[in-house]
Amino acid sequence: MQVIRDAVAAMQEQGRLSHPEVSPAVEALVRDVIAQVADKWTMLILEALEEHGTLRFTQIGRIVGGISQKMLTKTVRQMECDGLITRKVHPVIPPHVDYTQTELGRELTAAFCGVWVWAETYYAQVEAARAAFKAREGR
Amino acid sequence: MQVIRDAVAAMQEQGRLSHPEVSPAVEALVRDVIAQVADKWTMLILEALEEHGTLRFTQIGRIVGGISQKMLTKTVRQMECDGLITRKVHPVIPPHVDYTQTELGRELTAAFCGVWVWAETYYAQVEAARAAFKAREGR
DNA sequence: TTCTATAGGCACCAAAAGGAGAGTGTCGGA
DNA sequence: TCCGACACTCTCCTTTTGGTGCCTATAGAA
Repeated sequence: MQVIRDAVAAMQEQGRLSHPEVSPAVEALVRDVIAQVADKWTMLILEALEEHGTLRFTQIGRIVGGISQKMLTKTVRQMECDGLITRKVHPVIPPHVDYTQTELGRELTAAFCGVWVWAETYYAQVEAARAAFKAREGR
Repeated sequence: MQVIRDAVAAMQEQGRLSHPEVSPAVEALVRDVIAQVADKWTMLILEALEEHGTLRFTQIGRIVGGISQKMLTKTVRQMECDGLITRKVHPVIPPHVDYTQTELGRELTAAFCGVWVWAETYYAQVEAARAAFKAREGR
């Protein structure tokens, strides 16, 4: 993440941002936001919430699968910080915490949906391209 | 990346993939493909090619900004492998290599466009959410 | 003659990501 | 009475990521 910030800073200095029509500050933020949300766990968690509605901590972990507690905690914190989800703590024992998509989160899920569709549409072509590449480079 | 493959394998065993209607193998591939293409440099390079058309190695580096030669090489290789771009080597000295988006790459760029638009539309809200979060957690 | 541009490869090293496992506090069940 | 559930946090350790600098070949410029 720091790398991106540095890169953006360098680009601002040198005045060669790719969208000269928008302000450099906006570009920087957009890149930063994209770098955050493009995270693989973020997308998987967002999708889990989209499909199942409000979920609890361990439910998300089970649905997403293969995520460690540490990463799950870290990712949901980041998502809460970015306003993609809300975190509701019920002060009972044992603890009970609910996670829900915000409107912002739903919009992002919808936007990212195009990439899911792309992947589902073209994964076979990607596979074929990989096989062809391997064959080319192999010999 | 290996993590994802492991996670997918674990999920296949336990039969709790999020899209039961599609085959587990397809799901695995889709996740794998998304994990690859959601890479930040991939997206920036794709965007550079979308805006400027065919580019040479160092041109991409300059336009993207802040990327090391090593990462640039690695990323374009991966993209070529996945069939997102074509790499044309002109056997001259000094070397001359052209990179161009394939149809697959253009489709992905278009799909990812939604996320760019989302970021440009809502970055201010994300900023606000972050500030609010910081204020909440600060005290 | 020496320098530069081009598109990398290779080796070394620092930093970050991320996994495993233990600890926490309390309540309800066996 | 001891265990497990929940939603974490913390520490230790390994793996991965990514940066830097040095190397290549040769044509043309200075």
